[in-house]
This record gives sequence, structure tokens and C-alpha cells, in this order.
Amino acid sequence: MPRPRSLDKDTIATAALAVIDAHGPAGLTMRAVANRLAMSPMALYRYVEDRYELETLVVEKVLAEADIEAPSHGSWQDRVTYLMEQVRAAVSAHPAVVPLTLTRRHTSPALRRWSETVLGVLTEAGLEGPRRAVALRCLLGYLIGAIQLDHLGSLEGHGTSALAGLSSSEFPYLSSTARDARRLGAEEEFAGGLAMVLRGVADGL
Amino acid sequence: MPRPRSLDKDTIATAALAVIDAHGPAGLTMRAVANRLAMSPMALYRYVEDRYELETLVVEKVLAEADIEAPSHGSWQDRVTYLMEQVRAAVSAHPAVVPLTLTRRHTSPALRRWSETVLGVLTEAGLEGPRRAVALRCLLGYLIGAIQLDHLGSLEGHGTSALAGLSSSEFPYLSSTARDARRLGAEEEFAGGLAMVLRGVADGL
DNA sequence: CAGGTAGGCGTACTGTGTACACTTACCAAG
DNA sequence: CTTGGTAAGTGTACACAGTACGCCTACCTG
Repeated sequence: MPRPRSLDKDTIATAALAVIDAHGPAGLTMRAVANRLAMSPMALYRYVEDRYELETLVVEKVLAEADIEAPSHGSWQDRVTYLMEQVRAAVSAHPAVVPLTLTRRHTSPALRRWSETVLGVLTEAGLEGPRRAVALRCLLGYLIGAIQLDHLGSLEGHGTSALAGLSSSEFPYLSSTARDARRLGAEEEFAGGLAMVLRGVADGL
Repeated sequence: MPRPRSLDKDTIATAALAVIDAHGPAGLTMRAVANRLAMSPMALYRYVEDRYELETLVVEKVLAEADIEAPSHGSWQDRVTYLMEQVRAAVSAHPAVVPLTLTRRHTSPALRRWSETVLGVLTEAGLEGPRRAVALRCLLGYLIGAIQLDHLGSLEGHGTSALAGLSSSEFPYLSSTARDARRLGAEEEFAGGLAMVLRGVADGL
């Protein structure tokens, strides 16, 4: 009987993602999203409980772009690396969403399924019980931390330029390390750190 | 000639920290801090550029509680662990500040000095060049990620209860891992993960 | 064609950060 | 002790946020 819905949550999520990509985290407002959907701000509330749910939709939309199925071939290290890379790539495609991703981490169904897959691989690798718990925690910790190191810094003040301004007399190690890191590039830095973590995990077997 | 200042930045930082500890991240408003200092909101602007600087002061205040001097005895692993624990403990004492800490990470003088100290220890351990850069990045990544896993979740919806609601049929590994993790406790989980990371770092030598 | 259901909107309220102009307290000089 | 200048502190007001409330309206079913 009633009037049919003209939107669905996915459309809203897409619009909100476009807004945040274009105008940054602070630009994600109810009014801006409604505007992009050619609706009044209040119309949005028919589809979304509040701003918090809107943000949750955006996060889920971003994480949906990651493949959370473990590849069937390769060593367990390769498979974990693949899974880690998937999340990293998905989030990296939308740097402005990073701050949101972090807050929603523990409630996100997508990340839950991802964790389940990772645990499966770790189990096949021979990890059980507390050791497996610590390994997952370790990988998740590195993933989240690394994503931030990559993106949260560059959103404002530009992290690299900030490091370039380090006086090499006050911070001798740090300034030379910053140069090393810049030569490496973000991808290799992430991969290198992950390889270290995985060696540590493997040592526990 | 002029009227003397009645406050300094440290007093403001202390007041702001008290406000955020008592009323959570959203409670940290210019008005609330001014109120606690028995001043008008606008008076605060004589001491602080804007809200962003206020938040920065809070972060620095929290990080100041961490000892950033490396202990002189023990293995390099022990010394790095000590340094990691210091930051973790400082931030853990003020869970509501966690979201701010993350954003300010790359500009924080305290964290810069901390990184410098860690790099010194890593250098003594025999790490140089890109490998040292990756190791620092790896440790920083784990530190930041782990702090979040501990605190950002529990701020809302209570992370453990969320995990308890996992259907063990849909998430068999995850639900059993959640049980393992709960038995472990946050501290041991952090320490265990760090030990894994350090083993990985050591393997690179 | 009629009527009810639910979609969409207009208005308005509270609370935020903060610009601007004002008042006031202090200190040095006469 | 007066007096004036400098900067501290305040009051008011605005733009913009999220969102509660109630109205109008488009659609589908009978």
C-alpha cells in the first residue's frame, strides 16, 4: 500500500563515501549527503538512525571492497599476506575514511569475517589456543597501526615534510631513518614490517 | 606594563585532560574546559589558537607521563619492551584520549623523542638502514594498533560482550579465540604480540 | 476513485567553535 | 596618587552541526 522507498542503504553509503572522498572527514555531514542525494536532510533519517549509522555504512562499504577469502594455494604466510594486503588496499583507496574505520573495527561484520578467515589459515599452519589468539591480535594490531601510519599522518601537515624538518643534530637516528623510509616507499615498508611479524609468528610454531 | 597572564598551557592541558577523563571525548569542548578553569570560553583563546591546539596539548600531556629514556641494562629486546610498555601505560591511563593520540602521532614531540630512543636501541642491537626503518615502523605500527584494540573498542558497546555474542556456528574460530583471549587478559596479549614482533625483528639480524 | 500508509520536507531547537568589539585589571611613568 | 596604555578577559552574536516534531503528499490496494 504505502509509497515505495526511493533509496536503499547501499545508495546512501555510496553517496556518503563520495562526499567523504571529495570533502574529507569533516565534510561528511547529514546535510552534505542529503544534498548529494537531492533530498532534504531529514529525509535521510528515514533510512538511517543517526550520523553514527551513516558512518558505519561508509566503513562497511569500504571494507566490502576487500576480498576476504583466503587463496587456496601458497604458504600460510603468503595467504595471510594476501588477506592483510586486501584490507590495506581497500582502506588505502579512501584515506579520509581511515579515522572512521578504526572506531568501527570491532563491530564490523566484514572485519569479523576477515578475522575468521585469518584464523582458519593460522590454524592450518598449526597454531592453536592462546598462541593463535596472540597471533591474530598481533596481525590485527599491525594492520591497524600500519594503516594509520600510512594515511592519518598525510591527511594533515604532510608527514614526510614534517619528518624532513627534523634537525639531524637533535634527532640523528630519526632523520636518517626518515630518509631510509622515504626511499623504501609505503608499500615495501608495510610488506617488510609484515614479513617481520610473520617471522615472529612462525617462530612460535 | 600589561596585565600578567593568569594561566599557562600546562594548567590548561591539565584542565582539559580532567574534562576528557570525566566526560569522554565528546565532552571535551572549549566551553567545558573554560568552565573548569572558571573563565569565559573566549578567554581560552588567549592561550590556545583553536580547539585543535587544545587537543594537541592534551595528547602531549598524556605522553609526557611515559618515560622515554631507555634503561641501561638488559637485552635490547627488554629495553624495547620497556619503552613500548611506557607508552602503552601512559595512554591506557586515559582511554578517552586514545582517538586524539592517534591523529597527533606524527607531530608529537614526545613520540618523536621516543622513536629516537627506540632507534638507538635498535642500532645497538645491530640494525641499520632500511631494515632498521622497517623495524621501527613495525614496532610503531604494533604499538598504535594494539592501543586501539585495547581501548577504542571498549569505549562503546563493550568489545568483549560483542565478541561473546558471536554465534559459534558462523564464526567457529573467532568465538573460540575470543574465549582464549579473554583468559589471557589484555596485558599478556599485548606482551605476547610484542614478543612475536620482536622475534621477527631479531630474525632479521 | 477513495483512503490509509509511509516517504519526504520545513521549521526550529540545542549545542558547537569562534570572530569581533568591548570592558577591565594591572603596571609603569609623571 | 593619579593616569594612561597594554593586554587579559568577557559578552554577544553568527554559522553550522545533529536532529525532534508535525505537516504535506505520492503511491498502492481495495
